[in-house]
Amino acid sequence: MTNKSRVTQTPPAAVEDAIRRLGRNIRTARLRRRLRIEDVANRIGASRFTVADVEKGKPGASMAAYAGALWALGLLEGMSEVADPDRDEEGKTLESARSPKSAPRRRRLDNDF
Amino acid sequence: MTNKSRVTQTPPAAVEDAIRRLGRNIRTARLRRRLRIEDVANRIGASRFTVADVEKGKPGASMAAYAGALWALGLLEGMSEVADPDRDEEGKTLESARSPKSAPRRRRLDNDF
DNA sequence: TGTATATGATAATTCAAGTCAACATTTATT
DNA sequence: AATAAATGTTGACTTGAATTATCATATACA
Repeated sequence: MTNKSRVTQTPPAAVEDAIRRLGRNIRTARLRRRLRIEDVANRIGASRFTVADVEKGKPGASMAAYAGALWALGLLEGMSEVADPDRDEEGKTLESARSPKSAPRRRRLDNDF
Repeated sequence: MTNKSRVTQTPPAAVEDAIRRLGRNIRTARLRRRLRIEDVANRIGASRFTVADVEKGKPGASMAAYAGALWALGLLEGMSEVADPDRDEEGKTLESARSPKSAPRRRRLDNDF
């Protein structure tokens, strides 16, 4: 009922920090390339306000806005490596030689959350 | 007037692909960890539908939803490296030994876009 | 195979993401 | 210092993101 998730409203500090850092990085990359906020906005078909929100690290802004900004700056490749299964050592260790399409059934009361 | 940006509605193919790949990676990481969509959702304070959208690579979903999912899986660090100024060789080359806070002024007609 | 579980799909609802416009402020350059 | 450009700020408006609820389907495991 209470619309808008907790993640967007008040994200965990680590999440908030990570997004802000990404925004700053995008801003730095844009300035280095001597582009205006409006230039980036035009390239991806968004308003300058949205791109400004991205650079501010607004958690609620769409993934497309962030990815679009990265794309406009030629920095999209880096995103594909995030959570790359090949580099997810933790996950590889946990995996037990199969590729299930759904999580295993939990018996009631062993839900750890 | 025409609400919702073009990036979210019909993103460039590269952007769409990158987001979809990220979603798949998140899904893979979750399954490896034997977690349900709902587990991830609970941890970040979102509905299971939102997390499902993230795994589907929905461009319009919030950055917080994506980052939150990564965080819940212990994969957030990778995001901080995206567009890392230290690794942005292209940008470092372009930069000319100063740190401007706004893009340079453009005389009319040299707008290349 | 049976069955409980996980996930997908749909519809209705709510609120903020994204937009535009207008003005204020900061910044770069002459 | 002057000034024109880049960015910030505010407010109003519209649409879709995210929600709940319910039903359907797919999947894992005894």
